[in-house]
Amino acid sequence: MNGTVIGLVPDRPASATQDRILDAAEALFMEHGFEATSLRAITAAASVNLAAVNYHFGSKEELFEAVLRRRLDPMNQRRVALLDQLEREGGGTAPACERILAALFLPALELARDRRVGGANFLRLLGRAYADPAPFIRKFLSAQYATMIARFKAAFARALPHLPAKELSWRLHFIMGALSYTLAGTDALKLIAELNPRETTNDAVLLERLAPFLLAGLKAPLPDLDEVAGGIERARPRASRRGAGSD
Amino acid sequence: MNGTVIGLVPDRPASATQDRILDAAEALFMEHGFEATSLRAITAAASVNLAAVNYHFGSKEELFEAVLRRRLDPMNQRRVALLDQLEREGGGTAPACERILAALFLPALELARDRRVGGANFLRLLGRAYADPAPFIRKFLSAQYATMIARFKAAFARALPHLPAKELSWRLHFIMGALSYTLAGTDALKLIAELNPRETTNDAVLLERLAPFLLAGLKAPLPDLDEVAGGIERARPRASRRGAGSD
DNA sequence: GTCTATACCACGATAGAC
DNA sequence: GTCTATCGTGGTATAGAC
Repeated sequence: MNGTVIGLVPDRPASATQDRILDAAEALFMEHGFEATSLRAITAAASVNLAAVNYHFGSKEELFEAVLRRRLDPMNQRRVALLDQLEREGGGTAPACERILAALFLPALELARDRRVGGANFLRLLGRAYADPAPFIRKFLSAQYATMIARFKAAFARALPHLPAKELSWRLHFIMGALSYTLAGTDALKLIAELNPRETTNDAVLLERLAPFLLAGLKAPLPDLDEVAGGIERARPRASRRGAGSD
Repeated sequence: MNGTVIGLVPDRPASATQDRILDAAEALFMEHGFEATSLRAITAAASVNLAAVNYHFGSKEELFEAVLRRRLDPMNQRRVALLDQLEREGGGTAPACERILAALFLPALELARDRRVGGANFLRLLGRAYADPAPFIRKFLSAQYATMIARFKAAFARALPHLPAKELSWRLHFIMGALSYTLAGTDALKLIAELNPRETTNDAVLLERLAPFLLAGLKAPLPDLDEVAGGIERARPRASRRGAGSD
């Protein structure tokens, strides 16, 4: 019973209290967000004393980090492991973009499908955390992702040698943003797009639609910044800029 | 309340108190987020009494909605107006995707550039609101966006007649997500991608990079769900799945 | 109508008893 | 390790002043 629920070889149970707090906190954070979740609600759900959180984790913020870390660490390790495998299999040749993107998406997909674990809703919590202005969250996430993203950026750079490094940085940024945001999307937001809630709740379907969309953007030829931006300038002429038009 | 309810042309100041509260609240919400901003901080910054917020707006939540509405209403009206103009100019022919996307982006760009108004940081507040689980925010935003999105969806459908309606819904969802998320992105997040903070602070540059990226995804040929998803399936075989199919 | 002072309960955090 | 008591601060409601 005390085998804990962690995905990665929980060599020590860490104490049943800690695990009960983590489980309760994860569920409540997912449902209401960080700020809107009270320690009193968490400790009540976990059937522990109010002071237990501060004793075991130090603060509400550190509890939040522990909740994220418990799922995030294994997921990002799996991403890097998949990328390693891809590069090993390919020998000297660079893996295709499709495969690299799959290595980025697959672990998120596995997490979304795993109902034993927090499951799909955890990704929504994660996506929300990305947009949070709280300094402690931003520091934590950038530290968590830094090395993983650097590895994938290098892999994409080899797969897309014609793409300038800066443009690749932008596109990777957009990809991570779209991935996180789409996973974090609320039902209300999905209804705006007139999507079937049954489908949009299925993160597997969602990722399988998102991946080709992002892949097209990633492989797109370098824009001369006149295609859309030009349209913008034309629509409202400001300052000095050339029309470059097909009008 | 005062006579000026609607967001159009505030013919009357609505009371200096209300405006001072709105300005102070907007600045603090942008900096710290909704939950982390206290009414006491807002009323102190606005030099009004604590109870003034509840008197003029009813609650902290309604104040937040008022803050969003003040910028959002004009922006979305401008979007629809640009789309109207586009369709009028084209006569019977459907406007190109580039133009439609520009009509969607331009008003956000104008808002980002306008320093008199809240400016760029407002878009970050807005992007964050999208990912917020609070029911009142979700209801508010879906109501605000419903009609605007429906108009753009119809326009895109005419520009992309080969694209099934459902696929278009997905792609529009991704576009709105990427737009909001990218605008809401924190500095820490951008640093992950090794981007120059000076550039990423410039929302104009950002949108001009994002638009071509999203345009490529929007115009991408229908995926047979074997390109990336296939990579996913191969990596973790699942139940059998049929081929192309869109509707 | 508009604004102020103030009271109320829930929150996060912590010191100290057990 | 765990619990109780308590402190400062949060959103909210209202009575009464202008």
